[in-house]
Amino acid sequence: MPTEFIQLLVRVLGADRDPNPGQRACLEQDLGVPLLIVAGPGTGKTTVLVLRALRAVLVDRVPPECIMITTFTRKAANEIRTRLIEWGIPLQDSLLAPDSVSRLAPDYVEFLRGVDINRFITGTLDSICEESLTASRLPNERPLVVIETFAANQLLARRGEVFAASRRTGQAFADYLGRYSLTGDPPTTVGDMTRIVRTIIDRFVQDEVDIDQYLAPGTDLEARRAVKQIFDNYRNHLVTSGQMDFPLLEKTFLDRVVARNIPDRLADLRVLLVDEYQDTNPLQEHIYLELARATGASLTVVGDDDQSLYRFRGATIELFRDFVARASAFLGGAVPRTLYLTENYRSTPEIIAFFNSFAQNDPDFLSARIQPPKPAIVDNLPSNGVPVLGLFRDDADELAVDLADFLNAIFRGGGRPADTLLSESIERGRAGGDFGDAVLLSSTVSEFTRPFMGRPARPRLAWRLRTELAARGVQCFNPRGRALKDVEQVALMLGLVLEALDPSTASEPNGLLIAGMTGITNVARNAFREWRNAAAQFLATRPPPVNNKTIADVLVRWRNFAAAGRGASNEWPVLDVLYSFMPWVPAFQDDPECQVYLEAISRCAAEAATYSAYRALLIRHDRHRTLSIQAAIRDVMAPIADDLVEVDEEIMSSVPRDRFNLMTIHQAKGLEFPLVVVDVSSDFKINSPAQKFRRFPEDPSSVTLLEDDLAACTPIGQLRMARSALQRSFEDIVRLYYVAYSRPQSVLLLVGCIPGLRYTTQIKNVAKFWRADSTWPWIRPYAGRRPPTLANNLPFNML
DNA sequence: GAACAGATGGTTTTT
DNA sequence: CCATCTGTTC
Repeated sequence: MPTEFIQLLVRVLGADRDPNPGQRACLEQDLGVPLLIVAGPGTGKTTVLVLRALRAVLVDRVPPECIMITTFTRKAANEIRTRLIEWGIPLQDSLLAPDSVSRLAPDYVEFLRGVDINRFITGTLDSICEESLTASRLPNERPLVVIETFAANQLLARRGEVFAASRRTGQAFADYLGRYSLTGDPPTTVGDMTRIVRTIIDRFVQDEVDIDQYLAPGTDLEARRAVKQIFDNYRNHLVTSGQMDFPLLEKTFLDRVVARNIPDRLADLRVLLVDEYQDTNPLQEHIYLELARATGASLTVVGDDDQSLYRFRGATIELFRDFVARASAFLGGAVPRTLYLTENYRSTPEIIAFFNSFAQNDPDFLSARIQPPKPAIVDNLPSNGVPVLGLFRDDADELAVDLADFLNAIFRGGGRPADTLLSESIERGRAGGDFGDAVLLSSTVSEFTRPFMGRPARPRLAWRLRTELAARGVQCFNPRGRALKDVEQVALMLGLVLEALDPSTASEPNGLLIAGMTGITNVARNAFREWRNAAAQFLATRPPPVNNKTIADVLVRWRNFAAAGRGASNEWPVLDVLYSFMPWVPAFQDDPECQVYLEAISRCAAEAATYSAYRALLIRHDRHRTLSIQAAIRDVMAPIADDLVEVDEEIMSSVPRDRFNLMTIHQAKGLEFPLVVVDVSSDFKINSPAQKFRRFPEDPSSVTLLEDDLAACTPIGQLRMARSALQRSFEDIVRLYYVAYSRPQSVLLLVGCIPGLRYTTQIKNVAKFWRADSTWPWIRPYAGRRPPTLANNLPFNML
């Protein structure tokens, strides 16, 4: 039967879907045995997962609604859903075609006719937990509300009573938290304390920490008790108010499965397929194994230990590495089978050789990989004559200019001609090749450094590149590059809203109502002032009327409402104020980045509608008008001004093809692009200790320290201790750049600053193949008395 | 090779 | 603001 399935694939979906021997083995493997597929980058692991799901339907006669496929990001989940339908429907149609039906068993035909390909259960684990818990809610139960990160942190600070805890426990509390802060310094503000408490209590849940043991050691006992108290306060508030954060959502789901009170949708689960298993944390592993045990579902997991990037969310490679033993111990029954996928169909041989050598570069990294190491990735595509490239300049300014020229030549000019470096030219794809085929990957997408000691924020490569490309008529897409509050159009829009509801006066430049409010941070007040300035400057240009209305008319209308309660309606959603100014800020309708910003502002207002006193409404009634405006400022405007609201660029189903994309390496996981630019050192001009953690850590990261300190009170803990916290900090950087280097299909370009390439440089950098023992294979012995200027063993060609 | 003056840069990732 | 880097000079 599996053989016929594979023949069917090729016949219906074409030779492209003809699986190679490795993929074939994964598809043929019986569902009765748990399966671990170890699959390197570009080897078609998602394809195999989707086809294995379809095999379960078409060969094993499992209805799609009994098959669950989870993955790690919503983007990847959409991809899986699309492929299931794109391939599943033609396969079903082909089997049900008249000439085929006559050759099939009648009961099989009947089964096939009942199959609805749309009913596979797919999504991220969180989305499936949320949907299935919601769907199985009893009529007398409250609706389930999953809260956003920023709302959750506000609740943690207030309901967890972080301030009270810090008062009670004093310096011991701050010192304990300081161990897990970025700087190692004790936090001073409630906000900073809350952020650190958040990482600790999330780990309680994700690592299934035994709280009694957490409180057992003699050291930091007082501080640990305080953390536990905050955790209890916060948890109780969430539970009594019917709200959940992400960890609680998963925990609640697990508890139901453990109690064998499985949500209806999943009660008849027969096949469970998990993508990106290397990023699973102990809680999630528990969910998958418990679900498989409870339902008897067939379990298949796919992953690549070298691409595990989410340690900070509790992910730990040991769960993947030891899957066979762990699943076997938990489930009993047949011992899981391990299969490998090593044939890469994504990248050119040059690129594959590069990332293979990167993975094998540091002998110390070997013991972080699964043993025996999986076979090296094998290339299958022909060379395109383009070696791995490097573009390094003295500073980010120069780099931005030359990189913009390089990209512009390819996507707007005649391409980069062949020369001594390139045996073939680099050109955009013949059919519709555009900037959307390229991406800049870096560890952060932030376009500015943080302002420091009164010094303004400095632009990074991303901002300089945005400017240089704009000068060449090309726009970027990087909505997360700046804080929402700092974006020009957002500042203008929100400034207009403030001026409409709470106009600045000579005596109160930040508005009369705001002046009378407490609980607004200075950061927020400053932002409000900036926004008002942006609005004032815009108004001073006397924008032309739109549809016979002037912007001043709109402003006056709202001011009349705010001051005197004049207006057509008894209540207005605060967003209506914003929408009334839209005609004068057309970017909010046309520009994809601004659409993302608008969604974030709207989402903030929607959140406020659930908890704010006036539910983000402006009330005309005299007794409530001022209070409702102040509530809107406090609960909608202030969170944006405090930079607590995160943008969600995934609301854009597709970014326009003429935009140049900037992404973090984390975001690029699972994606591929024809041309990938990896920023390896645009921020690193000197060996500054402040940035060592991003390139060559000398101290363990706060995440690995927390792993160490919880090792004794979590079942997974001891397994992690096989490697030191510092070793684990290193391997995280190796994996990060391994993911970056394995994204491109045709061209990989490394960019950075020259100082880190000098023969005698002190700027060690794991991305540039430095090993943990401080040796650097990019330098070779030299002849003569003086060392060469640049490293003399570069694995790429310099542009 | 030491000692000094002037330049340099500033803390990430997220369902 | 301060630790560290880079270049110059003896």
